[in-house]
Amino acid sequence: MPNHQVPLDRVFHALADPSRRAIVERLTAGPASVSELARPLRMTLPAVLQHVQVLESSGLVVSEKAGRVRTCRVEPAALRAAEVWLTARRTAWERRLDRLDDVLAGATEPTTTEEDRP
Amino acid sequence: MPNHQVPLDRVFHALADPSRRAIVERLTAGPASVSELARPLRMTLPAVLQHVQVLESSGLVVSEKAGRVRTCRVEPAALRAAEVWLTARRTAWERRLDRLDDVLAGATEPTTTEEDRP
DNA sequence: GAAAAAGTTAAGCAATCCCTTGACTATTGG
DNA sequence: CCAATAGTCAAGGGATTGCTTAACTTTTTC
Repeated sequence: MPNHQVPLDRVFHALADPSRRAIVERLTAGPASVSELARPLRMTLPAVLQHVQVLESSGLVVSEKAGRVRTCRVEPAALRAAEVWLTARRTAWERRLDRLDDVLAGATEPTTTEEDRP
Repeated sequence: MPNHQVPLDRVFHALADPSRRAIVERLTAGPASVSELARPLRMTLPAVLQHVQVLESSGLVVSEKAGRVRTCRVEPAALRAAEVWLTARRTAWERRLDRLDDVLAGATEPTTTEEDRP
């Protein structure tokens, strides 16, 4: 069982805040400066900067400064890492349901049970 | 405008904790009692119960008590809600890149690339 | 019916989160 | 130059988290 859990904590934590999700949504439409990100966000600039830093530390966003303006853009790899985890859970759940259906359909003949209970 | 953004906060927050993700992973393999969930988790039972409550409040998990044992199972709808949000962001980003490619490819001859600019 | 098993409740505590204010640094435009 | 713009740093405060211990209830089992 591969454990790429290191960044997942930060990615999900970053996405748990509505302001940060709003920032990500805005950035999927194209890069933006910190002030542009701040404008619709009813909070001070340092607060927005902190959100951007959380997003950067999660890998969801990268930014670079040119002159006096910092331009942020979304980094879809982290987005996809979270997506992959969710899809894996959902498909595992669906596969289990399928197996359950099989068992119920062929309930007359139980196959080798896979439960591990010593 | 659909307003299912209310639970997204809770869903992502719930998934931001590795113990809770471990619980979800275990539950995708089938229902389990609180004690079963607690066994691999190196923390006390009340702590696990609190995690289960967080997962329930996010809609990711449902549980019911029969006798003295509470049986938990995963509720894939919430899982899918998070998946949907992530997929929407990623595809929005990809579509934007495609448009950008078009613009760059047809840079010599501005064809009908601009749709929304009167 | 006493004791074990499974869970629940309450309180408390250290760490972290989200946001603010205030001061401060660069960069740019006139 | 000088002042507006864009961002940054530092400190702090109130709320929330993630755990713990201790006491308790409700089943089940012997």
